Amino acid sequence: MPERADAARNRAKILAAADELFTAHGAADVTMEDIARAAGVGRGTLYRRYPDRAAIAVALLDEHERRLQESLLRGDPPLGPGAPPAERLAAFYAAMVDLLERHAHLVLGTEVGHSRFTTGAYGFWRTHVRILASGTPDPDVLADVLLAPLAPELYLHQRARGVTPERITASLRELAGLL
Amino acid sequence: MPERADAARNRAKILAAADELFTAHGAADVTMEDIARAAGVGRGTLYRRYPDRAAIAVALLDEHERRLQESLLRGDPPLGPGAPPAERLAAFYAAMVDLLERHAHLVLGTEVGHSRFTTGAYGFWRTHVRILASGTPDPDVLADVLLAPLAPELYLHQRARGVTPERITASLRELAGLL
DNA sequence: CCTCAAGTGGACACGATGTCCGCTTGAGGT
DNA sequence: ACCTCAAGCGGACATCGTGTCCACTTGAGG
Repeated sequence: MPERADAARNRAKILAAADELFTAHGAADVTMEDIARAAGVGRGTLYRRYPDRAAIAVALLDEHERRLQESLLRGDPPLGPGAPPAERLAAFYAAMVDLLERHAHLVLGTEVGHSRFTTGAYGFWRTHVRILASGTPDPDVLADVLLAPLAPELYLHQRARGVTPERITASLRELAGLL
Repeated sequence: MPERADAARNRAKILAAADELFTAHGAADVTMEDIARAAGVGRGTLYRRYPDRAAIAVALLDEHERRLQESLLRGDPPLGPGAPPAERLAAFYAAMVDLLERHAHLVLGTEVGHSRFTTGAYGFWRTHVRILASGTPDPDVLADVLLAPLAPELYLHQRARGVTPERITASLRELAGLL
């Protein structure tokens, strides 16, 4: 059965309000009640759909991640198939830095506990990198290692220290080149 | 002026109780009140010394970290000075995996927010790795990148997936060898 | 033994979480 | 157009953890 009209309307209001609040104050400082109030719905309505902040952040990230995933699977090289692994990895890193620069606060919002690793998106990134690293002794573990520098906490810390996205991308390209 | 006798006694009780609770239940599930009760002191006494869980975890980690730091500065090669950078990095990785295997729950306890990067210990590790990486274009940023795979959340996630410490160490050695 | 500052501990106020249940509303059937 | 009823709604509530505050206790030097 399809979603009821009022339910759909409320979901849109919730996501819009959450996006705004996350951007304005950072995900950690926004309470469920803030979101409910800003969206003009009750707490019960909010909890019905999203059990916690992480679920909302995941929903918001969904479309951006999907777009990048699409590019990785079917886009032009070097992001998409066709280029040598090291170049594809470098391109992936650059795209992820771009994503982090625009949405790190959201990614951070998904990180209640260690939930980042259980996200579908993380699984996708790992599968991708594991394939690129298939020439190494233990690609499965190396994939996690190669993804670690993209942790949003680290990214925000580096940015706060005054490191530019360009320098981060360059260092990651360096790393990819070693592969 | 020296610490009063009762104060010293209570600090020891607090650290012992916290260590036990962290090990038994994981740092995240232990409340300040749990610790106070287990230590047989009041909440006020606990807060007087340690403003939050992170401070307690840091205090508990202190001695282990100091020992490794000492080895890095003055120990025998390849951990200490004298060996080629790539080998020293590999040895450092191995030592850190060992530390994580024994105390990851504590390290995780220090991670209230993104506080890990502002710890004195993290600064030490970064300085160490930056020096080892001084042959590269941007050692300052690469140091953060090379330390990222040691994030305790990642380590615990890998272990939970059934990955052995040996495989993790091996992959990190691989990474160090590329340097 | 006396003094007083350091130390103690529990009561308190606050804020966030997640649940529960009576009310409202949309949509399909007649 | 109306009826019905389940899906959806929303706010009150109970619970829990945090951090502060202050009256009381205790240890150590004079």
